Amino acid sequence: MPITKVKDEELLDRLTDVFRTHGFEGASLSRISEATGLQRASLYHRFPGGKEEMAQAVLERAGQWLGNRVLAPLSGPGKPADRIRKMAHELHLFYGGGKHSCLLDSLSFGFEESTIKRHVREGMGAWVEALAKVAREAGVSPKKARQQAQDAISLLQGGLVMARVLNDTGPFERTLANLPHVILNN
Amino acid sequence: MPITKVKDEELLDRLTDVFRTHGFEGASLSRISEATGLQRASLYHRFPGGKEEMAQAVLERAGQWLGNRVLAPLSGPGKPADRIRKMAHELHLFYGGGKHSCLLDSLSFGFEESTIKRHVREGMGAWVEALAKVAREAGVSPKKARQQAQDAISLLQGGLVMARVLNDTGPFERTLANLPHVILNN
DNA sequence: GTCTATAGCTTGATAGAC
DNA sequence: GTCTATCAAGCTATAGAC
Repeated sequence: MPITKVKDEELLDRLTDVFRTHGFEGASLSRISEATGLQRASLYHRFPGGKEEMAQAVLERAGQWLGNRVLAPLSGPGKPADRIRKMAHELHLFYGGGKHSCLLDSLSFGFEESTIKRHVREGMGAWVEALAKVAREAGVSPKKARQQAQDAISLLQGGLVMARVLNDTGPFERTLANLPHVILNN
Repeated sequence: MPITKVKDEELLDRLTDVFRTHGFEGASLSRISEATGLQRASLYHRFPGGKEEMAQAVLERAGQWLGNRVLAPLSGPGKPADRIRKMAHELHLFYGGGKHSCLLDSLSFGFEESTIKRHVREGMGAWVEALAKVAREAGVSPKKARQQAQDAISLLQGGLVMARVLNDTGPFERTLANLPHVILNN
């Protein structure tokens, strides 16, 4: 037996899957245990803070993905439309072509303010701001840039909801293809 | 003491609130009991099928609202743009200006196929189809009508997600105002 | 680092008095 | 129709062996 039964990366992958499929309250330790192949006690060894810490670790990693694969390319070199197409490709991969739900959706239910909700809010806020910045760089007015960035996020999030409900990833994928137009339209 | 402590309508109102705020798994009987003012046993007297039946009753009522306040006006008399504005007004009321989440979102987590998920799917499907029909009546090509209907639902659902996460109902309300353009654009 | 076993609480659901 | 009291099962979390 190896020192660790499941590597950190794969463990976080599976945790991510459970949380975005079932939400925080629906992600019971039984489901997590089954999905990861680790018993309860082993999970607590890795995450002494329990379920809350697992969710935070998942969000932290998603935040890194957002920074490295979305925000960085968006503020990198290249034509604005190309940067957005690059992001769309990363989103296509991350969301399994629309088959996976977004943590920003699944982990935002319940009204009590928490570290998790703050983390989710920061992620979405940074995303909107990065999109608006690209639009401004492409010559869109600040006000319109902000609105079009919001529209893009709405279309993406709503597209994922539709995919989950209707079992149809078409709208989400079409939104990915239209992102440059939605964000840069002048 | 009146025969019933809480009237059916108000009971369903409060149940709706709990389910769309916390999702199905997060809507514990403790929360439901607190929100409705009824003890567990009283809830089971009204809904012998338990939590599942409560959620179904909530969805059934939401389906009636959808039919009476959204689908009916959409297929009624009047100019297409006016019908859509009428719907937008009803949506504004139903979602508390964006402060309330949508049941189609909150009750669609978890992958196991269920009566609830089927109910949710039918609701969203009928909504998309009704919007596409209005667009076609306004002269939009069938293909474009379908896409613009999907975009409208995506924008609405995503706007509600954004509102919940960012605590900002602006994008949702702006989408409501833009609905005629989104759906009827030729 | 993983496991079995278990503690203690919360869950969904029921029985029976009023 | 509502309530108190209760149940078994599920939950999160912990102790301690290997």
